[in-house]
Amino acid sequence: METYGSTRYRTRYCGDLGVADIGTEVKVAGWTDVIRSHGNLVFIDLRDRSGVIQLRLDAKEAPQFLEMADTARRGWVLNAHGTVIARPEGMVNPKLATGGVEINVQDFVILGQSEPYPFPLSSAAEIDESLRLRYRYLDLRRPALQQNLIRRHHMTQAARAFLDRVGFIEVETPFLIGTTPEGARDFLVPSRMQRGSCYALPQSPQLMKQMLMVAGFDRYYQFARCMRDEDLRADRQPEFTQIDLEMSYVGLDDIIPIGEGVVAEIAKVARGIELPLPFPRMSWLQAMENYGTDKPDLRVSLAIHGVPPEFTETVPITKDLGPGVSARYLPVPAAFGSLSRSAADRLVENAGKESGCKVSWLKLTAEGASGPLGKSLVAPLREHMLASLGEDRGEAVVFVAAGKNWVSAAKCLGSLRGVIAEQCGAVDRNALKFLWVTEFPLLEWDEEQDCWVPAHHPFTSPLEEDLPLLESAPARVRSTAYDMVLNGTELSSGSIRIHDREVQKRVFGVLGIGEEEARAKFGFLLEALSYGAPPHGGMAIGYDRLVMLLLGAASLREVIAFPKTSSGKDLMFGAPSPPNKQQLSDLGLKWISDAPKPVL
RNA sequence: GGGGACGUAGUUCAGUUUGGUUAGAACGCCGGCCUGUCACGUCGGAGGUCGCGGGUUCGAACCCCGUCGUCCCCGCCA
Repeated sequence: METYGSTRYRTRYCGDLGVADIGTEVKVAGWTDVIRSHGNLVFIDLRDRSGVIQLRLDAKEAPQFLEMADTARRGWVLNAHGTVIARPEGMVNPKLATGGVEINVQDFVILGQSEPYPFPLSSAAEIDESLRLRYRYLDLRRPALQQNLIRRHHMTQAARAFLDRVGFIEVETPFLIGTTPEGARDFLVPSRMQRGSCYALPQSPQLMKQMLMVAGFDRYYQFARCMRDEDLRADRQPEFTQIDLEMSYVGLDDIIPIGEGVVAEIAKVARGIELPLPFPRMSWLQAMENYGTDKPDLRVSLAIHGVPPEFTETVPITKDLGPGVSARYLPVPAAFGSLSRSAADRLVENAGKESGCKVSWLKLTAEGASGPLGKSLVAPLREHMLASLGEDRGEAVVFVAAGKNWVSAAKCLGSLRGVIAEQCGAVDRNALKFLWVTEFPLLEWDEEQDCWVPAHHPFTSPLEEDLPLLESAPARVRSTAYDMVLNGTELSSGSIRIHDREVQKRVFGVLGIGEEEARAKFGFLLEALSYGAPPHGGMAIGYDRLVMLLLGAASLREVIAFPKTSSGKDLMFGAPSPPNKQQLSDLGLKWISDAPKPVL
């Protein structure tokens, strides 16, 4: 290794030293890990971000430092100067990268002392997360977390290098923007200079990147921070990072390889693997029909099938569901793990409760059928089910769901599919199954608000061939939206955008956004589209999530330096906190909540 | 907004089912000894508002009510 990192305190990093360095004089600096004192011979494990090296302090050779070494404690900051020597015969530690050598210390200085750690940094023991978050700087000193962030850095560099190579320009966009009526709740920032008005933090740079396309940047990307004021999960933080990108003069087949390329470069660095390209593609319809979700986990081979319409009424659970009733079934071969009667009953009960569908099951063998639905199973349907199972069916359990429409039945079995795979241990934790889901519906019917809402966002272009249906049959209009899915997680979504002012107006129309409202909310967009907008499209890749999945982390908090708790608090900085009186009066705000009072 | 789990030395936990003497263990911490350790060893020591508040009881870590915190899930997140 070069002398990178060489400073007045250090010539080398601890973890980089090896047998090649024997005989050289080095200076290292870092934190003490374990100190093992034998009275007249002291060993100190010194750690920096690169790893650990053993310091050796011998009473015979450097008696003046022995006393100092004796006062040192774990976590203190040391600066040591000495010679790299080979360890004696039989004293090599194969568990340590630097285990063949040690530094015979000739000189050493205590640069800083430390309180005893509030929790062990070395141990693999699981420490209460609130404690870790409160002392995040110590938590981040632990090798596991530090490696996560270092690997994330390399992944980021790989993505940047790739995007640069294929002509993307990195542009930063503002945090203080106006609120746009998108899906999530906005974080608001009250303005001092414009009293009574607020900025909103971006939920994504969506409109800004479209403006950059109108401006002619042609290919833009950014590691964009996004903020959404919604409830959190293990894979959801209030602020997160997207690899946001947008391209001009493109169709789907121009964008998708870029998305695949970025992810492949990142995976190469993260795991040293070559992802097989291109990723498989599947229409939304296929995904829903076969997997009961728009983000199927292809690590699991189970697929959902439709009960042919002519047999639907022979399945007892379809009764009383009215017109449009649809039944679907999920065959689970015995090879997948044998399910007991009670286990099947339990699965069915939960699935029914959550979905509002009628669910039941039967056991299917080459000879016959048993279980709750076994008796009523008509022969042709039985043949149909057996055919869908393939050869190694064994004692297959078949779950059947009936819903008011095929989508609800499919969704019900889709979640059941996930639960069963999990329970049977049929999910290969190391596998990476990417795919694209395309041709999403453009619109969804919102029961609560009694109106059409965009399935993706209101700037998503409909598929050209479905454009004539926009006003007459909105439900049937497919969009150019596409999602990248990894192991059942939505990693990215994107679309070709509307670049035609008239089409945009029509979509707003179907969404119930009148001319005036459109002008008020998106005036600048419509205006921009009237100045020669190129056909454009792009995507945003959920970067924290991608890093988490590629590194095998259990939570986003393991790949983010300073994450928040599930209730949105930062336990180290103590944010959020009540504003003080001066801040409120500057902003022209009055505190009406009776919750935490403003600081005086 | 709803459901679930957890909360006891600095840390990780046991003890709570069935209320009963002085709340234990391991690691860590402090002090002594030790020239080949690397989970060092060894001898000794300190360390507790059982999350908080209230209730039941002769008596509460343990039972009840409330509350706070962390985590997971549903709703929500285009």
